[in-house]
Amino acid sequence: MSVPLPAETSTDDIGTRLKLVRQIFGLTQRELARRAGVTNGAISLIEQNRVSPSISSLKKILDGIPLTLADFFTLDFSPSDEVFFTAAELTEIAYQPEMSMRLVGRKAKGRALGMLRETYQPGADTGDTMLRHEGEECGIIVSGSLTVTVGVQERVLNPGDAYYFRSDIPHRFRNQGEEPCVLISANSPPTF
Amino acid sequence: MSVPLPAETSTDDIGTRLKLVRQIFGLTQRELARRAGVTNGAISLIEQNRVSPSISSLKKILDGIPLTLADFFTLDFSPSDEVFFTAAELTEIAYQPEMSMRLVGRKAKGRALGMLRETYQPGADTGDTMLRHEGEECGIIVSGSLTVTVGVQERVLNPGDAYYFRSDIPHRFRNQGEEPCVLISANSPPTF
DNA sequence: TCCTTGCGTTTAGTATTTTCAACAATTTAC
DNA sequence: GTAAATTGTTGAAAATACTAAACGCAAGGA
Repeated sequence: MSVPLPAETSTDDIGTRLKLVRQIFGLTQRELARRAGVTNGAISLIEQNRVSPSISSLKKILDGIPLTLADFFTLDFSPSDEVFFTAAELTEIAYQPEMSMRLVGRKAKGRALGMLRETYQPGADTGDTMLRHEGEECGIIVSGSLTVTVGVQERVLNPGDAYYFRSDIPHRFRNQGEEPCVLISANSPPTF
Repeated sequence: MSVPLPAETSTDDIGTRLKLVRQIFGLTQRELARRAGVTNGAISLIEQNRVSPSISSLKKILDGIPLTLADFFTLDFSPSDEVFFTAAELTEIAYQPEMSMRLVGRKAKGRALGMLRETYQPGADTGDTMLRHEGEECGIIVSGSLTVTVGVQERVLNPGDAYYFRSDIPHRFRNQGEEPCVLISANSPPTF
């Protein structure tokens, strides 16, 4: 993984936009072509902006992701700056000598979150068919380290580090370290 | 005017969707073609769903309206049932013997509106280059009658009748009666 | 090293869309 | 009423998009 950070895509740069979306969902041109029922060559040409696809083709392709035309033109796929936070970037919201509440991402912007304590043994992996579901998702590493992939971004998170992202962006968790990893995670709407 | 009520358009019925949008903005195929720099034949074929336009063509066409691709696929152009209300359909929210407050459209759904008293002399007309601006707009007829056109819909409103619509849908007011028309109107965000 | 596999790209041919021009139907003007 | 103008539609030619197959390249595995 570890794709270079993509720039913002304008509405009329369909090629870059499609490529970005495809990469975010972890698909190759051939795999997407297979799902969509078009040829990989067509996708290649579109992504290079050497042709302007017909609506019917574009729709077929997006159906393979899947993504609606409206979402394709509406959504902002540029990675948010606020996906990752270092331990130092967490907001202390209630400090007492025996306890500390540190909030991920400045302020809880009216989000209703359920919270979990998870343990990943060394080698544990949610798999490379990346997870994807409704809602938002948030977590903080307690001990050990965890490799987290969110769309095109990937980071190894260490104790105190955290993540926050929309769950409909494909994501994956792996413990590539040698000790168990404990993290506190939260999701919305609460699924557990 | 007085176009038959169009049905809801699905995302993949591009033809009907384009036709509806074009009619809402009061353009002929030829006029839109001229603005967009395509031929009228192309628009005709697209509207009949006999071809699936390329993104570049569709974008050129929408630029002639103008409308973004995102808006085209996102916006719900089907006329809301809640555009027009008869006097009897207004919601009485605070009745006292000496005063009555009647609300247009069930409930104020968190909308911030500015309000005006307008008078249209007989023959007055906001013109057929239809008005279009951000925000929402609302009004109620006090005396006289007023012909109001909103997108594809047109109605002659009499005292007590009212309207409520999004201001980015083209609209027009005309007094085709023989006495002055007084109405109370409101808009958001307040522009006066 | 060699072979295999999988990636994005390219090319030539086919399929589709778009233009251009003419058409029929309706409206506007005289 | 007729003529002129305007509307949406259509057919053949030109332009463009899509397919199928091959290419070059890089990464693993014997």
